Amino acid sequence: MADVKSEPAQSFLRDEELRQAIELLFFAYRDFTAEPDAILAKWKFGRAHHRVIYFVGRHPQISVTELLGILKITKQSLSRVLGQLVRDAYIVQRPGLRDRRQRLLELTERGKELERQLSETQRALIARAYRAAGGGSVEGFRKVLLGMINEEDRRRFPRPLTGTGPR
Amino acid sequence: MADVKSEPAQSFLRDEELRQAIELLFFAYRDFTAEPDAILAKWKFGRAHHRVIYFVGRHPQISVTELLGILKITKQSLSRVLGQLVRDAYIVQRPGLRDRRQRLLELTERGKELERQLSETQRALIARAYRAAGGGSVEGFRKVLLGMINEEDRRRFPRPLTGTGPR
DNA sequence: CGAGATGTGTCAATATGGCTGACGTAAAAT
DNA sequence: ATTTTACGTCAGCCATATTGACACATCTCG
Repeated sequence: MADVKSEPAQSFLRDEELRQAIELLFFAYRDFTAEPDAILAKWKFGRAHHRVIYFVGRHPQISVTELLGILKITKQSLSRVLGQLVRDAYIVQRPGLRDRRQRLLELTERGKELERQLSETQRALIARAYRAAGGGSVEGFRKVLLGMINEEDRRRFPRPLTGTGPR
Repeated sequence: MADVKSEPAQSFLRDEELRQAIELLFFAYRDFTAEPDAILAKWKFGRAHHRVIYFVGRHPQISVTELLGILKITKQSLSRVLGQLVRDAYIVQRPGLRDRRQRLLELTERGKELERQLSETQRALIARAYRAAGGGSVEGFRKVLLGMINEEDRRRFPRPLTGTGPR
């Protein structure tokens, strides 16, 4: 139970506001993934492949363990998807120099091309939304999403804005 | 095409900014669904059940076709999940009055209880993020997400804010 | 009234992407 | 030398999605 009666208007508005956020996230995420999903279908790949390609592209030389940490899936789940991408030459693996047990992952040219194609649709979608919302909104968007992310992964996102470091 | 070389710094920053958004969405959505997923697992349900329960709770008397329109899945996919929820008495179906072909959906008390439990964790997560980000950020968050949603579904979200009223 | 469109359910087949548990091997760390 | 770590793999299970076809009741419209 727990509502309406006990705290009349204030909690009702609050609940409504929060539910709107739930729905915004649902619809936005659904549309956010729709285009890449369609592209991937042509290659007989799925969303899981996209995630792997994206993060390998983002972090060249990433180790399998690190990638598992980002995706939060099991080794076996990753293995099937990663195996396909390696076999089809979208990703290459090579032993780490410091630690030769590692298989460091990197996109091939082919992989980069697919990555570009996939993320382009998403970047365009976000760019459009950013433009429509106006510059002031972007900061709020980032802050709220950041607040939804667990402490640990939050550290992946540097300072207040895209600016700071050299890089 | 289109990068780095042609427009040196500006497009680089822009790309970086957009990629951050991609990742924010990925991590936030992942964490956003983690808790409900864990709860659902106890009931042997999955995320699909959550979506159905949520939207039926949100739109009592919704028809199957309308629900399909929201979820953007096929009738067959919905049917299995919905069938379970009806069999287990989380949802009741009854013929529409105006159109008796329709099976209008509604949560039972049991369904409402589960809905409350599931969405509570999400509302709490968002409330925390809203608080941390500050009131000014919420508007931006909403605007950007809204801009990512297709024209049609965007209409589901009424006015600028939850508080055309007092508050 | 009758024909067609609509809302819903269902059957069969298939694919994807998660999971657990167990085991193996190479290399690093202690 | 032993233990731990990084990675791979096998086998099996389950949830969720797909397409295509068909059936039935009911509504709508000429």
